[in-house]
Amino acid sequence: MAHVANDDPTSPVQRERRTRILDATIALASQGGFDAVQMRTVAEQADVALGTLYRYFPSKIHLLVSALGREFERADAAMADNPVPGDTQADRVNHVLNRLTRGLQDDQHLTEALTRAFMFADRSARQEIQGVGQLLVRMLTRAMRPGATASDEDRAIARVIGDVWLAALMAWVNGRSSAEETSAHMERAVRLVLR
Amino acid sequence: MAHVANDDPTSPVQRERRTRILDATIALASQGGFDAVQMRTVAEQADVALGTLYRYFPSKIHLLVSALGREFERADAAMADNPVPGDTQADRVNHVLNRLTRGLQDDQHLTEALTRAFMFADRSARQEIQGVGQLLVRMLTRAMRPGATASDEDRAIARVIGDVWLAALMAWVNGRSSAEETSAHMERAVRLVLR
DNA sequence: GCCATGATAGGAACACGTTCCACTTCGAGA
DNA sequence: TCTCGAAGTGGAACGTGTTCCTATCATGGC
Repeated sequence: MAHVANDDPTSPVQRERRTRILDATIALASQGGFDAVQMRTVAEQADVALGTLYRYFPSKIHLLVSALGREFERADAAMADNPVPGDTQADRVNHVLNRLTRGLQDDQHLTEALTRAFMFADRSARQEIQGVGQLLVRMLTRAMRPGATASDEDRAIARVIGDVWLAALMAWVNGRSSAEETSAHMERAVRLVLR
Repeated sequence: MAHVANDDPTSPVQRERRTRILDATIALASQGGFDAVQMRTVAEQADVALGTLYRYFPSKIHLLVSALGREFERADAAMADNPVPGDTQADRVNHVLNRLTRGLQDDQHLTEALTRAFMFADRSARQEIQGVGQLLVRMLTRAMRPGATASDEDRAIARVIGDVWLAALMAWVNGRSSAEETSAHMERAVRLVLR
């Protein structure tokens, strides 16, 4: 107990297990959405015992929100490399949102699984949810002020836009609005808030 | 089949059963939140067989979203009677939101149950969700333009505000923001959109 | 090399949403 | 009043998320 041999409590083997689990989650979600992500199936496909899966992710919701977090981290890293095109704040923010939206709308099942998990999550997944929210705000504020640090006001605006984006995504996933309506709604919201 | 004796397919007894079921749902939700609303318990408390409960509401989600709809209808009716106070659009909209928010924040368990059900709902509950969304938009547009009919632009703005409100409510329910932060975030969003 | 300890495997068991079935009750039309 | 179909009852059964238990395995310290 007193001797900590390693700062990082996870060994390479464990990191690789975690990756396998998240990969299996994404694959199953892409294939059949939220319902297809069954804990027994994830465990089997990741070649891991059910108990081990639960040791890594304490619930299905944690698992799916963590998967969403990994996807967002990838998107964030990809967008951090080259600057967002566009002349105005609204243009750049819309570009980021369109990129995120398109990436998701190409895979409706995956989107449905990740969105619903995010929406359904309760306090126990607070940390994971907060991580996803911060990534979203980070991507949006970077589009608003490339290269500069964002003010509190900027972050509040980004959060509003993120809220609307999530709601719009949910409406799309639930078949209440088409892809066109969704992006129109988003652009209108961005135009309203960023002016 | 050819003879329809009654426009309304539900008898008074059935309406009363439906009311009992929704009452039991609200009571259980107030008491212990989403998890406490168990279908067997609802059926028992409403003095109805489990199969009958499922005949009235095809899933727990439908049940809870319908309960939310009934609450919103009540709020809508209550607010339709006397005009919303406030000099500007933003003032009146904030008033409506505060009223809705306070009504919900007084009962955190109920809010958690209804919000999470609304968020988790899938396409099969599309109709119920849409009803709730329309009620929210109706309450907001009435605050924006008392006595007048709302334009498409008005409705789009109201929808944006409704989106942010739901997201803020979710953040509050999940313990990611305090009641004060929630209302501050809401007021800021309204100020951004309505100017 | 050997041991202690934590991680993993394998699988049974439990809870709750959901489905199904056999039977009963109710109410409208002949 | 009788009959018939729809609605309701009571309860068994099933699926999937979650928990738990025991045996096995791997690893770091002696």
